[in-house]
Amino acid sequence: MVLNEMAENYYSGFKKISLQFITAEEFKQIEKTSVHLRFKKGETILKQGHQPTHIAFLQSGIVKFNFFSEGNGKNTILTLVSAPKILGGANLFYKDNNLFSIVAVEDCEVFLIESNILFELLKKNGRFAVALFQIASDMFKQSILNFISVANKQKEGRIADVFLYLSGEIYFGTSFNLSLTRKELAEFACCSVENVIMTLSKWQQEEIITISGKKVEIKDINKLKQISKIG
Amino acid sequence: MVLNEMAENYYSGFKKISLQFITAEEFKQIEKTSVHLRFKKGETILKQGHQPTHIAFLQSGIVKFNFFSEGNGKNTILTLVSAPKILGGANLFYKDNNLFSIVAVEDCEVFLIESNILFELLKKNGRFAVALFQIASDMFKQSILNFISVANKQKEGRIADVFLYLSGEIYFGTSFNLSLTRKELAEFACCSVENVIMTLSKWQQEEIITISGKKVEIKDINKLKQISKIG
DNA sequence: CATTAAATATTGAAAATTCAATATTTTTAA
DNA sequence: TTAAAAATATTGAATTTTCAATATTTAATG
Repeated sequence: MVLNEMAENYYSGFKKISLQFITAEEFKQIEKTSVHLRFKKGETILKQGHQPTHIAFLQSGIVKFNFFSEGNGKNTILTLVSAPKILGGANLFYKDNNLFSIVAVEDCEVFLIESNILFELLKKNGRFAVALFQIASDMFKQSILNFISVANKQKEGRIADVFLYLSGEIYFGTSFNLSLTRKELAEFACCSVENVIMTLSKWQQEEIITISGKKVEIKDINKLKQISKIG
Repeated sequence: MVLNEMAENYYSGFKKISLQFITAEEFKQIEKTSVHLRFKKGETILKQGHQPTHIAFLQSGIVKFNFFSEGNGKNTILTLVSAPKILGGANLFYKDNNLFSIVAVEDCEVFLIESNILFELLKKNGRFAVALFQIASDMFKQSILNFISVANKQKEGRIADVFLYLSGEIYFGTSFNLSLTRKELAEFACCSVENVIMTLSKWQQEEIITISGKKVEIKDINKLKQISKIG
């Protein structure tokens, strides 16, 4: 099966990275205590507020980093991540409870690795630790860049940034099947659903994008970049 | 001198942490290649876009993590940090250029440690690496919490969050000499200067705070917390 | 396959925020 | 010490954004 082959590749990507730093014996230790799980669209992989007992390695699929605010019941999407990637942000760094949830926005394959097993290996092997932290920190970088976008730009620039991110970092192309709802796009761009819908309608009229249902095609990416720049 | 004594304590704090993981010999190696510098209010310690050649350890003073946007010339303050703390966020994790600048908002004493020396030690010593990464990741957490505040709350809630943070994490009390200008408060709360000024005037009338020049006293911190909660 | 729920879409009013203009006070630098 | 610059403060108009109401389309569920 194609999917399993891909999963194998992704997994071997993680294995490959790991084996540069730890022994095959040590990697087997990780494998032995890891669980291979599938999550359906919408399911929560790691939950905000829970104890960080596991580190997740995303083999296939797309996930969102979702923060839920008790105060007003609103969600904020900090960033999106597509496989293959180690999902360390929420708990690789902190001893505290998970800052946010990690939720599948498409069907996902995930390896859940026991934190304490991995941490013991990291403590024994500084090179492995440094490498893994550097990989994981990429997601922080993305969250911060999204913060900057939200802080400095108004809705149209922010939505442009979301679509540029989707095109460049998630779907790797200008045509894709959007796995986010308009509500989720709004939670990512930090604006109302109406803003997203109106902006997309406007862009369609201006022939910047074509969008029908979930099918998106970015027709004029330079114009999107310009909108992002203006803010 | 009192200042030097304090600096000595802060420094020995870092030394103390380090010596739990590395040898005295190895720490001497850090010391040997480190520079002890003083920065005046407003001076840049590490600059956005530069190569991350040094890791900074803040011995005394307060710094801001400042992001400058080319597009519109605006600054955003990601978070504030007070001594003693390792300022790893900008470059402890990334090989890339510094994501943001670190700027003194009060006179500071800083140890600049050569990245490659420290990294060699981290690679040799996984326990040290894990410990240092966990300490440094605190600043990411704060940036993300600030993001959440900006994304979900409106100006009054955000400004309340800024003052709660200043009181709880920077000045450790309800009376303090504010080292930020109104413009900087606005850059931290991601709103206009007018919003900050009007909100502070309003709070003064409502006897939530007393503010004259730089002298701030929070009279009713519970009300501030309530404003923060409402958003 | 029918019913319900959820998602998408549009509109105008209401609210929040920024912008522009201007004045006063404080700080900085010559 | 004084002139210039920066910071603080206030106000109303203009703009942006959200909220509320409502309709249509699509997806989910028994």
